[in-house]
Amino acid sequence: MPELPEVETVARGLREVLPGRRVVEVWFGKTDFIEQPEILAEQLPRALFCGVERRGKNLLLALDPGGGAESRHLLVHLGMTGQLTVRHADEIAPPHTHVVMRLDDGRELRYTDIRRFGKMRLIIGPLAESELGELGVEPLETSPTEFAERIHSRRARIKALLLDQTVFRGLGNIYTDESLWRARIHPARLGSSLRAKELQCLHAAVRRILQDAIRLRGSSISDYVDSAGEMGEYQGKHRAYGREGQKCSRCAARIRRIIVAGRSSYFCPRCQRAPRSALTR
DNA sequence: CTTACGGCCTGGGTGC
DNA sequence: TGCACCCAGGCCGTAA
Repeated sequence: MPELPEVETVARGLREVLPGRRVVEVWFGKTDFIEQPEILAEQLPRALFCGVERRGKNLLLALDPGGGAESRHLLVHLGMTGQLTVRHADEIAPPHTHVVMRLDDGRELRYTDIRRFGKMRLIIGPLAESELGELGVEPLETSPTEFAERIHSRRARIKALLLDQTVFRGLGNIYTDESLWRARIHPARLGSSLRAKELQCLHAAVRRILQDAIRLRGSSISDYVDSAGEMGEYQGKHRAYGREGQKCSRCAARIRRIIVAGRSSYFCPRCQRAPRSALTR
């Protein structure tokens, strides 16, 4: 499941190989996850890649506008099972590969997505702030003060707030659970109930977890691979996510799984004390 | 306005 | 062998 560290890893990998490469030919499989695929079919052939950006879990592949033309960006959201890889054209493409852009160096930029929960769209013209919908702040770029304000002003549960892309952008189920475990905060706590010290601790935990995960090139649970097709290594470092019934590495209590904000949430019942509201229901 | 929740999209894995 | 069912993350509609 590509979250911020996985998407960042893909972005860095693509940044190494895409700029300067021209698209020679484009092939489409299923296109129901693409907004206006005819625009991609028209604009991508002959396009020249000139940059790669990440915004939250979104990838933006910048295309060279050429002489005075409007800028173009290929927006890609990997959803749950999306993969964006650059491979030599003579390597057979895996099943569920739905977009193939042949490049001028004999390689291919491929989009593979088993579930097709991903999204792809060509943005023509300058990137307006509203273009990707309302997005929150980058969790690695926010100050402790801003981080605390965005949580403390809300009565929703902390798990829901961390997952909410309009509050912070890029966090998903894995890294919210890992961050909450590290900060010893129960996922059902309300944002407004967190003390200043807890917010400070959570901010530091989020930063540390994301930085470590980026360093290890993300978590490969089922489908995630980077732009070279390689798995990440952070899945071996998980302390809470996916560890139901296993011993907490801090206190040896059994990790539990409950549903919070409609999502599986893994936590240590001893290190992360439940709020009263969660105990009484 | 905020929050909670259910349903939908798809297909691999699991259990009967 | 087959098949119903669960689940994943984001998004949207609805209700309180």
